[in-house]
Amino acid sequence: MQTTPNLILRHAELLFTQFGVEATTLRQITAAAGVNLAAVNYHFGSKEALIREIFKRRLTQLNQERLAALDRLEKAAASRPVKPAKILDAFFGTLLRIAQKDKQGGPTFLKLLGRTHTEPSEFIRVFLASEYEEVLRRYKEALIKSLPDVPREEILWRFHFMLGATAYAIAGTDSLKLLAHEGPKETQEAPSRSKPKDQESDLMQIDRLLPRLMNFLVGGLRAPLPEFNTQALRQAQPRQAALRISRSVNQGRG
Amino acid sequence: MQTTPNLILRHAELLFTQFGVEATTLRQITAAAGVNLAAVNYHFGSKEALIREIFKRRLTQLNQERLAALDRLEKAAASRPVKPAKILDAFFGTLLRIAQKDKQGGPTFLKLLGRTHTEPSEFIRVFLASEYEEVLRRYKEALIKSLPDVPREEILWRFHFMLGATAYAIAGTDSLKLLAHEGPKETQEAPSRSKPKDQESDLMQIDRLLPRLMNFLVGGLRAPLPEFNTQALRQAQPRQAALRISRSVNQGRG
DNA sequence: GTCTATATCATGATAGAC
DNA sequence: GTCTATCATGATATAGAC
Repeated sequence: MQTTPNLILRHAELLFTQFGVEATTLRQITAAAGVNLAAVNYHFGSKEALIREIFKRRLTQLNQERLAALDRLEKAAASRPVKPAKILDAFFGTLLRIAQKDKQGGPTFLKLLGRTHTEPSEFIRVFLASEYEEVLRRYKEALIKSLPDVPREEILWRFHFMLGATAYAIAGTDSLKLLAHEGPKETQEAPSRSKPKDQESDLMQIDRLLPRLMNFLVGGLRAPLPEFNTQALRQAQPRQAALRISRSVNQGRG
Repeated sequence: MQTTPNLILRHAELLFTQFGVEATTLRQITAAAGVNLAAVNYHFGSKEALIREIFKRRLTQLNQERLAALDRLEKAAASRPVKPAKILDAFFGTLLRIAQKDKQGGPTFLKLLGRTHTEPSEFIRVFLASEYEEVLRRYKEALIKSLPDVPREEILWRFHFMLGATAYAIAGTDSLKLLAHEGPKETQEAPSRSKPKDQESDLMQIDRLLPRLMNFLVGGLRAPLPEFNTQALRQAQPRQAALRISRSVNQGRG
């Protein structure tokens, strides 16, 4: 459908990703979409409302699929706790798979979303907070159940780290490019083996990104706990607890 | 020193962190610093130049300390490879320790830096790229030497993920707060045990952040490799290589 | 070096003809 | 619904008195 609101939504998303929400002007958007300058205010009311609309469309779908995936896992596990790796796949895998499926603008929004997680703008932050509240609560609870011997605070931190690694993995391709370059102008190692049409396709192969990311995240989630946890537990209940923790964290679910 | 340029630098850094670089105006900065509106352009030339100056000050110091730390590690190890965990501590630990030491604005800049890594603004990105080029190259090489059996591409990706987890851990405190909340208005678990003066002090205890982050990062770096790596190697050289890889990744350096 | 005053321009939003 | 024209505002930057 090439209706005006849709044209605006599509091109706004693209420009927001490219230049940032603050820096993108209504004039840029309407020019790119080939519609009149007044159209944004007519159809959406304001720039803010347009922004909200863009995120709402994608996020409600994404988070509903996440909730559905978690429901399926919990149903399949009956009352037993779900494996951490499955929980992570339901949360982060759903994100990447949706972006991959919807070729039209999927990866674009993925990048925008990654950036927006560190957006300082007030209204965006309260909006995202409300949009994420339920999913985060449900997944947090699932992880806590899944790792009963890991202190709750540590789980929250690691969830936080995982969100960061994912957001940045998607948004900040700069550092990856920087890392990949041998140095300025060095041309060793067969410069053009694959088609250089899409600059990022070499590195950002999205079907390989997911397994790469998942292994990293699971490794981080199950890493040994920092010492102050085991120390605190040791003095509370003499020494058995600490062992249980490092086992459950290093080797699997509870 | 309360000189005008310093007043500007300090308050600009603060406001950039709070509202973002794009959204912060020269009027806000000069008003907060108690200097004249024209002072920024007089002392720095333009808003862009002011931004560059702020990042330059902090980043060159940070990255020089990082290089020095790596030099020390490599000298101490003679020609043997350095342990991955030590490399990570030299890179990410130096960042957090600098921020912690410099009470005056250290944590502020830390947050700003975390956000800036996903900044879409063109001139900031090319500036950051040049500023990081040497450190990233040196640390990349160190990690490659440190994990000789891990494919180079995987190391780059994991370095990328680690950068993300760290940047976000610092910048995006929102999701952490969201995760920490039990739900709206629930007040279980002794609401005010420590002084609530600094809203974030409870969660963002920076001395605990470092061990938490380090364990997570090391866990992620040493996680088992995704399957397509071992498969590729298996068909190239029959099966010994795959075992070597998962050992070196799961248990330690090469 | 610091100030006031202002130039110049781009922004988001709106009013009103079609 | 779509257009042109325009408004009010706030941005960066500068000129020139002190």
